[in-house]
Amino acid sequence: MGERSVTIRDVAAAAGVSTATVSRTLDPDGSGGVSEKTRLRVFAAAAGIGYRTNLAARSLKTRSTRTVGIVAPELANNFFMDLAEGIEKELSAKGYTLLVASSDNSVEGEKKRVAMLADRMVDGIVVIPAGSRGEHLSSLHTGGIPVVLVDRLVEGTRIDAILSDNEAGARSLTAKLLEDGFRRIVFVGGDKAVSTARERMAGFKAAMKAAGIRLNRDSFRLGGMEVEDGFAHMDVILKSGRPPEALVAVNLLVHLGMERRLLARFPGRRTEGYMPVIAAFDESDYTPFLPACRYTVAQDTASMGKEAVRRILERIARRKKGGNGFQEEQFQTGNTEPQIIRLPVTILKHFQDR
Amino acid sequence: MGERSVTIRDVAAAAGVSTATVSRTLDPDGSGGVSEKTRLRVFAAAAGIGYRTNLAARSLKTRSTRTVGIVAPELANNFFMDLAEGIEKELSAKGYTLLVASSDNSVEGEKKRVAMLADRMVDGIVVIPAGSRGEHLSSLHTGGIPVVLVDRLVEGTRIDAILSDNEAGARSLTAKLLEDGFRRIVFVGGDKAVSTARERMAGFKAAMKAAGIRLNRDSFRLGGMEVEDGFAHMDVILKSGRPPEALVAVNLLVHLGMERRLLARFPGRRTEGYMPVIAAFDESDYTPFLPACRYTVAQDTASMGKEAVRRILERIARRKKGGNGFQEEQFQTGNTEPQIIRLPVTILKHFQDR
DNA sequence: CTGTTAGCGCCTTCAA
DNA sequence: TTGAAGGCGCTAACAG
Repeated sequence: MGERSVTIRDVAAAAGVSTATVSRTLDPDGSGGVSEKTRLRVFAAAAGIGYRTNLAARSLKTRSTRTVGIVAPELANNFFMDLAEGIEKELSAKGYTLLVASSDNSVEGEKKRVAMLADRMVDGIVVIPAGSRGEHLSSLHTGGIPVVLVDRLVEGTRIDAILSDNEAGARSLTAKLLEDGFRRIVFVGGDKAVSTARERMAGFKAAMKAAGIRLNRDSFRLGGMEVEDGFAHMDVILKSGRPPEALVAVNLLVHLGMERRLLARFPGRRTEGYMPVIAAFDESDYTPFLPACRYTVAQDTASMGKEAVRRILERIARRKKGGNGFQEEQFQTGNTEPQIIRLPVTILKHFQDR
Repeated sequence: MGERSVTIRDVAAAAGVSTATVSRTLDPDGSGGVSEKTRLRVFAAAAGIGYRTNLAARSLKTRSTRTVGIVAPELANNFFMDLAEGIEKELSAKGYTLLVASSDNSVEGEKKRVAMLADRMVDGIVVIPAGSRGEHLSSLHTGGIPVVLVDRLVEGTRIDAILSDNEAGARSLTAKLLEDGFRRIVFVGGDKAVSTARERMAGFKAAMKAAGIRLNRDSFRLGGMEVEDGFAHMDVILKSGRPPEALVAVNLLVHLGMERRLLARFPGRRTEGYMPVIAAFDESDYTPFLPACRYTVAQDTASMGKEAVRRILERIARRKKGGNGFQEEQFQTGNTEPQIIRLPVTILKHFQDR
């Protein structure tokens, strides 16, 4: 029905060679074993008749797609999409393409997306975990398709991960506030179930202790990683008797929520009255405009992406070469410590004069 | 090599039916023609042995993937990803999945991405055009795979498009400024090659004329749609003898650049001195914090996404049903006006008191 | 309602 | 270095 598509047979005919030769010539892995002369003939013929490889047919045969998937908690999030963009650039430089999917911030969604990607036979999956558990990832990984975690760790898995050095970041961030003379500093937001939150909290504690400051329950307003959480926390802080001088926000969203609550006090944008100083994780194009923001931790998304791609491609290659690589992979996965890479972060100062 | 996968044959064997029956049972289009009893048997068998459809094989046969692709100029852009997110939700509700690709802001990249999606046999493509020309889109569209444009129009195509009512938006936006008593208003940014820019400019003109205000060359600072462009334009404005009272920014990025330039005047965030009022296209989580921003035009990304999905799915369905739908499609594409949908926008007021 | 069968387009031994 | 041929797993006639 309709127009028949141009196949490898047509190319073979046009070039006066066999389909096998055409296949070898067009092999993306460049298997070689084709004379230069025929190569050229085949390419010319293919171009001449407008041949396009049928990827479905190729995948059916090879069980691979030269594709890696990424599942992010949400698409409309600059940090995640920065990452995705970096990854896609690296990948396409290596002849791979990226499939982007959203887990919609739920482990359930993550499961579904990951399954969908697996069904599509992606060669590997980069996951920015939505939750704190990840059995569904482990099973994939040991079951054959390489997985690498980015940004967050996950309980109960032994999977490679590329992370920021959250603890050191939080330590430096807090240290800056201390240098500036602030003492009553409160850490805001963060679920204990989330590795980044735990690590950042630990960094905060370490810095405070190093400065000889006693921490108590009031030093933390834990719970939540979303905008609303930051808003709610700031609300409580504003209503408390003796508000802190400075605050450390666990991430971009909580930070935004806090600033939003601060802004909500005013009909206009006047900012008289209590105005704390905020030091926050995550830099964006807009943090310079947030009135309370004095310091941010900028994560190196470009390097994270690069590293993630390196790792996943490595695994994919190993898998391919391994021939019957299954047992071998099992072995490796069983005995190798998962590689966890920590990337350094940068503290940025945002000028402000309140 | 390695473990053999579970196929439809295994399911057939386990359920004691033929592969054809299994295939029919599992048909996502629910072709029917299977008794309830066998249905259940097949499902049970499939689940029992952990069967997963091999999508590559299915696609090879059906030439369809239940997938639609979207190509956006960039991933790290809230407006585009808002759209993508909405589209993906609609789509997955209909049993389709979304493939996200980035054209990296170039027509060249757009061509490549679109070709890649076509090679992957996506059933349809949603394009947020990167440039002003789109022959590569037309050829796809008439060649068989449905395309729908979102956000922007493109020259030399007859393709359905879902757009915001840019002209009306710009008119209302400008009218607000006029109501507030501003007279010396300048329109900033916008390439004449880009449909949104042209339409917004037209709306601005219309509103100004309606208010009896004479426009001259100084009423526009055209050129560019990026952050740097906004920055540069604002730079010139600041250095000009008699700066305007209010500005209309053509989009989010130009707006951001303008605010950035304004901010750059100060070591801290003090904002004394000249401070224009800005009315800008595009609302985001952060616009409330931009100091010069008084009004924004919020586009209805949710509806745009919904509409885009409706349209593309419609086309896909028509194509399928059409049997030998090729000529018919040709006919339609040739004779039908492309459907252009304009969605209403909302003007938001951001309080500020400068 | 169900089964038989012939490919979809490609890759990959195996032999030449 | 090249060619011939047998599937990869699934669907869609066509029979029954």
